[in-house]
Amino acid sequence: MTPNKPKKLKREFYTRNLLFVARELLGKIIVKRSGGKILSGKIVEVEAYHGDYDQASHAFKGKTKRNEVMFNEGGCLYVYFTYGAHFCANVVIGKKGKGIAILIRAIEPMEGIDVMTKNRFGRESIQDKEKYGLTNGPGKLCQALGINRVHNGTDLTRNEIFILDQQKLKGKEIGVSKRIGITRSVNLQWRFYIKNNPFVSRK
DNA sequence: CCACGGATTGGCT
DNA sequence: GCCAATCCGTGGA
Repeated sequence: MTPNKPKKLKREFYTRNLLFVARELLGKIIVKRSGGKILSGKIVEVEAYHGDYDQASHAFKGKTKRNEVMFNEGGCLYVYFTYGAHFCANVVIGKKGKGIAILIRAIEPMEGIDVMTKNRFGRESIQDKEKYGLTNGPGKLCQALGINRVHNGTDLTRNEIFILDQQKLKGKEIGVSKRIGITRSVNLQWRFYIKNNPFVSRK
């Protein structure tokens, strides 16, 4: 029996409970079409952000020009610019108007590693010690995939950027911790990662 | 109008 | 491990 070809995740995947979806995104494959080429990688680390009681969320203070995409129906991409240098990509979750999203913090490169290398380091070749630095952080993976402000609001049920379904991971394969780099609501254990994967940004 | 600071990164001590 | 770089959205005067 041949395995089924992986299918693109549909709207219904994204409109469910935040923390269920955050765990289920681990191991799934994010794909971006770049010209004629396919860039893809396995999602290995995410963080959940809620709109209502989570003070670390961009949506906590309500809708603004910057965060308005977070209030869309689940299944689109929220891309923001930070520290004057980096883009970060989030998957919008839940029903329209909620302001809920999941930050993709790290991926393991699969297809198009040559293009990702060029995007990250400006050259074709890569040294062994640079291998994990390709996509082991939220700003790094956006640079590798060529995700920037023009992709803010991209519908993930279409064909430019999407996520392929994969088998759900077992609970014991998933690590849980506090979120990284925030100063409010610091105690929520809303970071999820694949244990022992070398592309995870931190222990 | 202006000051503040951030869901980061990379380079230097 | 520490810290500067660098943009710009946001909020207060």
